[in-house]
Amino acid sequence: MSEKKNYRKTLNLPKTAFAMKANLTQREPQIRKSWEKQKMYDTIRAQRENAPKYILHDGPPYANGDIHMGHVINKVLKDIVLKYKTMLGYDTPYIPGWDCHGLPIEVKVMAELGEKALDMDKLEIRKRCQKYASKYVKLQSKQFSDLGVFADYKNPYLTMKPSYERGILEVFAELVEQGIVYKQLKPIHWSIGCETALADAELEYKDISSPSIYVNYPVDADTKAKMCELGLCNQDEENVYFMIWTTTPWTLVANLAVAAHPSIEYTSLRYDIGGKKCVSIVAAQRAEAIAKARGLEEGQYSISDVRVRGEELEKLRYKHPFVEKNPTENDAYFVINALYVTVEDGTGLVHIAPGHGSDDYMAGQSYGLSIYSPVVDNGDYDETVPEFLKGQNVLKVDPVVIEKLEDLGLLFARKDILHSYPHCWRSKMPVIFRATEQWFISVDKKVANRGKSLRELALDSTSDVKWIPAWGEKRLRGMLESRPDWCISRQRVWGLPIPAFYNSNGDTLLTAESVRATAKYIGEKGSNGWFSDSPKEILGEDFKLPEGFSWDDLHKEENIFDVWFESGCSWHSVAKAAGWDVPVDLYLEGSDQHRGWFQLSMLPALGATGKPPFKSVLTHGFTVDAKGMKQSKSLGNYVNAQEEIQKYGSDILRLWVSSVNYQEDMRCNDEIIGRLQDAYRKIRNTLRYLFSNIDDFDPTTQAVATKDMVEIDRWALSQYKKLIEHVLAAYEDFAFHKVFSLIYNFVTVDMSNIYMDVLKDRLYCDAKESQLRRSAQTTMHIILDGLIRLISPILVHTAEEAWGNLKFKSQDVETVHLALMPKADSVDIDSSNDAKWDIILEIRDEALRSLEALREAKEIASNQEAMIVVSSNNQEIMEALEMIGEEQFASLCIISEAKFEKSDTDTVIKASKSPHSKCERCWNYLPSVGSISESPDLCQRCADVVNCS
RNA sequence: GGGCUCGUAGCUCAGCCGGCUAGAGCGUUCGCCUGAUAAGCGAGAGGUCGGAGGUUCGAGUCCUCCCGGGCCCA
Repeated sequence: MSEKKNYRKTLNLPKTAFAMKANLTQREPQIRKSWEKQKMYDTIRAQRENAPKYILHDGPPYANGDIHMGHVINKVLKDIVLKYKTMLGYDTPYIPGWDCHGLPIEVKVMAELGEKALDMDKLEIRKRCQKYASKYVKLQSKQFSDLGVFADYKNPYLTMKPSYERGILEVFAELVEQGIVYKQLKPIHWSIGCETALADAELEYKDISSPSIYVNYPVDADTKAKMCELGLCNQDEENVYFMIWTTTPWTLVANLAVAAHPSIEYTSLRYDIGGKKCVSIVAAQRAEAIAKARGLEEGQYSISDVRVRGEELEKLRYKHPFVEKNPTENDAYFVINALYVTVEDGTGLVHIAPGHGSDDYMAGQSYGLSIYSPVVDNGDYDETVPEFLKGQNVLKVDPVVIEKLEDLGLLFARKDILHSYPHCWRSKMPVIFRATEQWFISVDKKVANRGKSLRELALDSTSDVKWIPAWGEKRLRGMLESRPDWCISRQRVWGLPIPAFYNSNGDTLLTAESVRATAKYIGEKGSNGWFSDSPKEILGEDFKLPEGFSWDDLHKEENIFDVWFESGCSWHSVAKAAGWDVPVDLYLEGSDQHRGWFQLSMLPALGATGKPPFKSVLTHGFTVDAKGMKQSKSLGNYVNAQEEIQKYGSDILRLWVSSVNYQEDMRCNDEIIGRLQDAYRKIRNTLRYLFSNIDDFDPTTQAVATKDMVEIDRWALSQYKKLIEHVLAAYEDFAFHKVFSLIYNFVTVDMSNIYMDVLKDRLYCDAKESQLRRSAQTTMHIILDGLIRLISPILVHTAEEAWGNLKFKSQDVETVHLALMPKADSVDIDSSNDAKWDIILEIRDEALRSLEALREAKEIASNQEAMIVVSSNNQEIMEALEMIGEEQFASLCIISEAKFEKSDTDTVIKASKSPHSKCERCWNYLPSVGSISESPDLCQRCADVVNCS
């Protein structure tokens, strides 16, 4: 046997500098460094200087801690949107923001200071807070930038910057002018641990055990007479009570009324306590359950047949169980009617303490009750309470109250119940309701120059906004319909002061003019000045004080703004200030911001401008663990974003973000993210293959016109054209997981499984300069150039690397992120042959199956050892096959030969081992092998190639 | 407890207005190739569409209830 010749070097084997191994953790930082060097954000902005703007206004994350998966999702989604819009030709400024004021930072700083804090004044503490916030702004900037997110990191917006603060006050001045800002005593959530009012967002609900007690309130003589008339008791019965139920015994001292539902039926429950015969009025539906609560057996109690509606009880009076004298200025201790009373639990008679409950407050308001709250900041009772309670702390006093009631013989029953109760997010202590003086923005008062309340304006305008997903509108409306007035004051130091002044009479100076004067001052000096300078310095000497105020008798408000009000003004402080059109195009945040930033930006904007601040609002969900459960550090199912980024690289994290449907919960753990490496490798290898086979190709001189192409190249272009259409549509819909799956499927199926595999013979074995090979290269070049651009908003680093490797680019731009997206109609191909190709690919599938059978039978190893005969009576099939011909069909199946035969039976595909010899160069088994005398081991094509070169 | 929302193969997703034996890719199993090689190709297995009722000739798709998540609130 003659020795086999090595024809390897006569082939056009792939060659490229685009490495197979991504090495993302090393390569990405280099790419980012070069972006930084070229000031890529500024460069892109400059290139789009005169282009129409697309404004995505950043919501400010809190300047505290490392970034987590929530940040990754949020920032990557934003970056995908902006990179995509940039590639449509828009100018896309992106000013990143941070929420810098507020309790978490203050608490952290105070903890770090420890005892030292006691000797420091507010200003010193504030400076520490500022330093703390700045540190995390810097850290998070770096971490966002490391994700490949382009932004104006050098000029971020910080809610603690004087210019930003001025903006807040400008909006506030507007709201003051519209008459919707007011100050009032009102029960609010109060943190005893932090001695401050808390926002709804600062509450955490936890299950705790509380005493649940049934208490008898004795009726007075007049009431008893009335109740005898109603048939609820008899004259000779001495112990007649209204029975209430509560889980907060400490609030009983502040009780001012008992509420009954006007249409619920009440009756009398009779029983003995230690031989004392008692009659308690309760809701009829609850009577039996109440008796059981004391453990009374059948026969130990009786329920009257008499039924009296709650409205009949209105104004009936009782005696407070242990408060001798009404401590308030207004009448108290009588039955009122309230619609929120239920018979789900309790007695159907509700203890009302207007200073310590939201419902209580509202019910009390309509009956002229005082707002009595005998509790000081640290949770101790004040001097107005009975002796046995004075100085006690409300969180510890429940047993004392219960014991007292027991002594008085007024405690009917007690047990402990487990219920969900609000806690302070910082101190973790239970929160109480307590009435204090607070500043509010009214949602129900008419905004002066608009004739409608903020609530009405907001509800009217939700339909002007595009909500993505659409249910966001319903959700927000629900919240708007039920939200109370916005309590905007906090008793803390790290924040923007509420710019009010008082004289010694307690009169308040807060006008649009005074706020604007303060805004001007703070815009120059920053809010620290509020704590150091005098009212005169702040308002300015020229400021005309209203009547009743004088410079000598003026002191400053100590409360600061709720941070939500600060961030809620960013549309003014940032967007307006930057000269952008407001409403801006897009707000994009987690769905928790329906209640937070979206709503709380809408309200100030509507009050000040009459319009919502955004045209569209896109929300995403949250990460959950592999089982769909909430992630938390304590449960051990927490995914550390920094670790993942360091392990896999940013492009993998970005690819993961793009792969999931962010509108729902996103399951996430290391394994799920790690799996994206496979997808990444497939995409990368596809790019590499394309690169490696066009290395010798110059499209400017060697391109083949579409009409002269091989049919399968036209098929590839047609698939590519559809890809562009679908991908761009998906980007336009913000459906990035569709972008991902479209591209991934195109890469794996159309490219890798079919096209690139089929092409090998042509690319490797045909003559280097042959039109057949150039046809393939023309196609590959077009697809490569476009594919890089289509994927670039997601794989920002890899696309940039690939773009840099592209010798002949469709566009002369310094970064792929400045290139324009490919356009489907620029691909010169029509889809007229698509239907035929569907048939051809079906036949191919069947052919491959029959080849698999041949391989299983050990008749062949490689498909090239085989040939196939397709016989059919189906004209459609035969026409499709004829379109590409036998030779191309063979190459499509990567077999040596194919034959088509018309028959009178159904389609039959017969695979068999080729009778011919193997060409040692292209490894096909062809009749021509052996027939060429000078190259007996080659086929005709290979002999021609080898001998001509 | 309330509002909004989700629940289709191991994973990530399709499945429009109800209509063939519920699809794709990945992963997995088995096999092939060794001229994309820490690559590539092929074939196979995998789902009582969260559960139970109901409407319908027909339901993953519509309705009711239940179970289990998530966000927000109480």
